[in-house]
Amino acid sequence: MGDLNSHEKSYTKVINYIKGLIREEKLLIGGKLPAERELSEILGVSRNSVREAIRTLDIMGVISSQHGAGNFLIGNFENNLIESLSMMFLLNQIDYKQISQLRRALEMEALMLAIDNITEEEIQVLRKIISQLEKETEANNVVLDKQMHYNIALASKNTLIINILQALSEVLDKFIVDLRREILSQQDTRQVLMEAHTGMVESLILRDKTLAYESINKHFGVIDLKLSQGSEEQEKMNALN
Amino acid sequence: MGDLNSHEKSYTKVINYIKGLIREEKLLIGGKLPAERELSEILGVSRNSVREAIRTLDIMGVISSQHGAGNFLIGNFENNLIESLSMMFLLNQIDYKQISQLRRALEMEALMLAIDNITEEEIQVLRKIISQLEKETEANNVVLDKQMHYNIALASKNTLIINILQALSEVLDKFIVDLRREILSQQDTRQVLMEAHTGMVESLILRDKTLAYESINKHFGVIDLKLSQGSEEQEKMNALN
DNA sequence: GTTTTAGATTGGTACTACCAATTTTTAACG
DNA sequence: CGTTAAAAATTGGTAGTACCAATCTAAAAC
Repeated sequence: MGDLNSHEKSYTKVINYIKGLIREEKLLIGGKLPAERELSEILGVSRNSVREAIRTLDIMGVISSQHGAGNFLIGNFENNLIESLSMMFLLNQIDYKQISQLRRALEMEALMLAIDNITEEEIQVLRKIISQLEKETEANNVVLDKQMHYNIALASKNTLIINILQALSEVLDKFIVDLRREILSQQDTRQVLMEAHTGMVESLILRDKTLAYESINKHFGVIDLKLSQGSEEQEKMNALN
Repeated sequence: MGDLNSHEKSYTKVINYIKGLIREEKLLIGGKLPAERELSEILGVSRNSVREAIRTLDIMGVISSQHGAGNFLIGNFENNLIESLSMMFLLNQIDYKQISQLRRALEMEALMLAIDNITEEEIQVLRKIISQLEKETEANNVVLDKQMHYNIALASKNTLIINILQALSEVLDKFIVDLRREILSQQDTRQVLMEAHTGMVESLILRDKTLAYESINKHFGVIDLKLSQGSEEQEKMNALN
């Protein structure tokens, strides 16, 4: 009767072939894919179709195309997440509030996991950041703030959560720089955030999940409040490229 | 001097153009994109490049290509998430435990948000599911189980979290069907899960976040336990296509 | 042995041609 | 006039060829 799967699109065939190479460990991370012309010949499809497949894997963060050198297997899913989130913004399918809620969920879990998995060295790093944060007055807080959150995420040892949090951080950077600055500049909110941050680190030191829970909620309570005030910052999302 | 941005790849130009159409609301969800040959002419790039761009937007879930009809703007990011997660599995960058932890984070947040946002009708639906779940003995539990989690997610009103949870559910379906069945088949664990489920719904009825917290932890405590026992189910991920 | 240079390899882009699914238009019919 | 059927135009899917540009490899020059 012939091939029932004849409706499989060409570029899908290419992607599946590459997945096969990965599964059979003929292609390892860092490794080079067969040349486009070669794939074209092997699979009996046009180079067009090969390139469409390559491009999607590229965007997904699976491979990296290097002009003149070749296509290489990597594994950077962060850019993909960032692009997807940006698109969701653009299509008005999500807003700050939803992202903030997602972030709270992940920060909460990361902190809980970190309590179980953090090392002494990692705690020392956080202690240093907190003490610097206490000295700072305003500007550089953004950097230190991000460092602290990132280091807590790292201590969770969950790369999936780490990746998503990083992506969220970058998307937020793109769209709400002003809002972030505003939040950090106000004296009263800065105070609460500082307490929350201190509580988070303290919860890691004491392995206290109740304190962790409260600190995260305190942290995002402030942000949610500011979000609902500065409501229509939605406009600023149009700054993306 | 010429064009300093001459290094912008062609397919990027196309994607940016389409983003522009969306931003300027010349292209709405459900709307049809300019034909590929038309885009090719407008932007002065080859149809190849246009198609590479279209394909990536397709994979990202931004557009849907329909042979003979056209390319249409949609907004299904779920497939993209599923594909990305599958790829992460394939590249051994994540494992069940990490996914399970991510899921707990989102289920927790979803439940908390649902407590604030759930309607009476939604509560009735969950009540019905729970009562059915109590009657069932084994097999169909999987369906009801998923329905319950999905309906709680819906009640959160956060589409981002809903999407990710759906994606996680599908990925888990692909890779750990056996494990899921195993968990649900054992009498003792079924008992604990049933208590957890009841607790979750109860927390919604009573608007009790403490009960919510405990119920989610009870729920995933069982799963984590089984995960660490049936440890090397990792193999089964190779069942993907 | 090192540097330079020339060739080969490989991704990036364009153009043309044709197939396949769908839509639109036209024609035929009642 | 309305309905149905057939033909034409539109549009995505695929193939093939050609050439450019970046990189790598190997030969040649020093």
